[in-house]
Amino acid sequence: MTQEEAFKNLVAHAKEYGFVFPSSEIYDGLSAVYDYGQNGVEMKNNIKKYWWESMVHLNDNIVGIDSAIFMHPRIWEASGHVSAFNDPLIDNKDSKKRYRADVLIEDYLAKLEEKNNKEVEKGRKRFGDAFDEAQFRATNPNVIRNQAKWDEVHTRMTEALGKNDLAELRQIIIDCEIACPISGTKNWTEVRQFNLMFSTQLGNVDGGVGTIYLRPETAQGIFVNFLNVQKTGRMKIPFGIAQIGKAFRNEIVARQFIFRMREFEQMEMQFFVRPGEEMRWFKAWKETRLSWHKALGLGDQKYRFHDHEKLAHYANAATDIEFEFPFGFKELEGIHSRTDFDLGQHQKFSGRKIQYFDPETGESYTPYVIETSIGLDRMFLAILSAAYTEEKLADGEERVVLRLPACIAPVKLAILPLVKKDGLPEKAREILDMLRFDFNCQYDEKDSIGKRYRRQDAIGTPYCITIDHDTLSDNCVTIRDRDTMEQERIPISTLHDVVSKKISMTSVLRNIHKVQ
RNA sequence: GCGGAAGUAGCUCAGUUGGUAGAGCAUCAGCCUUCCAAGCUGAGGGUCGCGGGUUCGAACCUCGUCUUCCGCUCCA
Repeated sequence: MTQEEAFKNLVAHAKEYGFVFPSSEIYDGLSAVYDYGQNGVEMKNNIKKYWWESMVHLNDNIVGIDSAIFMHPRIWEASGHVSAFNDPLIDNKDSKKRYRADVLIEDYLAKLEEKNNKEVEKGRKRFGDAFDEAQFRATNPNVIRNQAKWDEVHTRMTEALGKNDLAELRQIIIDCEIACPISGTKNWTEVRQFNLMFSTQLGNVDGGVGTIYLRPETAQGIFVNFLNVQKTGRMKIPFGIAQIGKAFRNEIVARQFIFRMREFEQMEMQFFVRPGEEMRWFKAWKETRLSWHKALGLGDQKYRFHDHEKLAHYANAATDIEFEFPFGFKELEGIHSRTDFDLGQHQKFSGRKIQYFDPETGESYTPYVIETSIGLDRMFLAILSAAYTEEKLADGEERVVLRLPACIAPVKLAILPLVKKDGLPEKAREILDMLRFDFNCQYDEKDSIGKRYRRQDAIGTPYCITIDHDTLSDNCVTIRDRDTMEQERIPISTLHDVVSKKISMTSVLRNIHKVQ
């Protein structure tokens, strides 16, 4: 089976067993938007819990927040998102290449300038020392014509960009007969504004028209609350602020199932440190985050670091933790050293002093930031794809099993009466009522026991409990292990403790946080 | 976004030159009572992705559109 087929099977399985559904399916769907189903939401909540416990509850100096998706529009000016992601784009239909319309026009203007410079050079050679460049430029007909054209186009472009007039930008390209550098043709598409951020309207913000954006990252909600949290939480540097929440990016191409979506969920922690100490913390967090991933037991060889060579405008170091998805190694988590860029920008744009007084050094400074940012949906896909197994059993039968980490599995326990008579269902329900307060349980009495085991395998339920005729007399049940398919007979009285131990998230967390 | 391919029941797919929409699995009800799926009986479930056009008649031909997959492109 090819990787491609395996991935298709995984996607089909995710839908068939209630993990992930295409959004708005009965209306033909909505491109690259997905809903989490009855099992998906349980699993996603468990992943969040695993992260939150590890980040917030097991670190003295990290606290959480939950900031709003709507934020003041100037935040995105300060962060650089408005200027960095607002480009008019145009495609050449023959070469299939995409360009920024304003860059194409600027290149054209540069060519005009170059032409004139060549004329000037010719003139200089001709007239020698007597050459007066200003005079030459003012009188040479070629130069005058080019300069006039330059002025005209430049003015049109500046106006068009100012008014966001996309049709005019295209018209300039047509009028100037600008050709694609690759295909050499002038077969252009319309100009489209491509803004990474989704905008909407909110009353009247800042005396303006009230255009606000859906946040393209959750990080800014942390930065703008830096002072609030630091002061009310009496936080001392180094300390971190963590947040889980939705973010939105209008990606040109959103694909690969839930790997790249336009609406997605991030789990981010911004760690504030003394300037100059950021590299030490950057390295420390790289290691901490990698062990957090590995502790789930999906296979250490599935992870690797990928250091960035080209850095974003705010970073002085950056790395990705990549995971081997069915379609190759791809970014799962980003760890960035964001310097004091964000806090500094917000200080500048808000006019508020965003400084930390360090009692140890007696100095005030803008803290540096180490960011750890993980895509929750990607984490979900990573776990699901690593867990999905099609295996052949000894008797030649096939089974599909999700070998999910027990603490992540949506259903922890299936409670199954061997037959649905002779008082077994009643006994099973009694056990269900005892355990359901602590574990997400599923009760099933339909079909043969083997069939029910397979159903639970397909959604990754780590343990099944079977109530048989002997149970009524000896008060014991069999507990069946999803991965080994082995069974063990244990007293009902010990059930709670045994299950609790087997599915515990605590034991996984203890491996990472050895001190506790 | 461009190019290619695809879309028929929850899933996997048949469906002849255009002539009343099918199977297996799954689901539900009943029977059977079994510790690793596929025993028996019955039932429900489809405007053939959606919308035009051609035709006496369209799942099939045609145009458009939406969605998905693949390749390119994009991805602070």
